[in-house]
Amino acid sequence: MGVVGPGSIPSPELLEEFSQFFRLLSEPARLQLLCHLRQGPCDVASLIEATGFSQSHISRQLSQLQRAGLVSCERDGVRLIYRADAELVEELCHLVQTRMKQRLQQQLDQLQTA
Amino acid sequence: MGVVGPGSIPSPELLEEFSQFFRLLSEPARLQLLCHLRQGPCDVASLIEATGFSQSHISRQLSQLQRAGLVSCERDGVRLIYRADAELVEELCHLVQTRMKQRLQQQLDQLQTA
DNA sequence: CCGTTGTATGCGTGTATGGTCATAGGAAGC
DNA sequence: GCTTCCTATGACCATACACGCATACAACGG
Repeated sequence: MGVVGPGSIPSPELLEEFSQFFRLLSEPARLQLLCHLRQGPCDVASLIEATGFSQSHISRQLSQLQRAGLVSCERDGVRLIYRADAELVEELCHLVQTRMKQRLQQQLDQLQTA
Repeated sequence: MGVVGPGSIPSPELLEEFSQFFRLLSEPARLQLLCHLRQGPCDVASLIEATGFSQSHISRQLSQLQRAGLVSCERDGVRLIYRADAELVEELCHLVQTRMKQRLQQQLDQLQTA
């Protein structure tokens, strides 16, 4: 197990890519947008109304998510309809949530033991 | 389309917690520390030497990771031995890596088609 | 074409935080 | 006790970036 060579440490470039990806998810606004889009394709106006953010802000966040391949969009006349591409995000959140539950349960157990 | 109730959108508090967790992983330095610790328990001096960061910086990052339950430490005489608790992080990185490969492959395919 | 509507972007600001230096806290050995 | 080693923390600066305002750009309808 732990006797692994130093080669198993990712290169700085890979670390950078991972961290950039996680950074995308480190902003509540972006997670919120992803959650809304998860429920189905949605136009920008609805996202603005749902989140209360300014149009410019929404636009920027969506373009970041798009560059990362987490959302995509298509035109419907004048409007842009965005769609979440990633069940990946759900898996990630599910993992984190499971982890959080575990930790809270552990803390509960410790309190009850003490 | 996504005829799902609005109830499936996480509460702001939960979104905040998720984002805080991802934020921890959004810093190459912290990911690097986690990767080193993944190879086995390690004292602080080794981490300093391996990463080149200052002692105070290492200390702060480790305490953040510890508060989140991603690492833990025990004393060995004067020194502190840190250990990574999380196979979770590996799963997360594995998911992200898989995703990145998929995207790169897609882009390759598109280039070859065109 | 020209106005209208919807989206992207340049700019400014405030805040959060990565990173360092200096220093304080704390455990082991004399 | 004092000293020495290791770690944590307060003060500080630089930078990144979230967020809004104003505006420029793109696409449709008259």
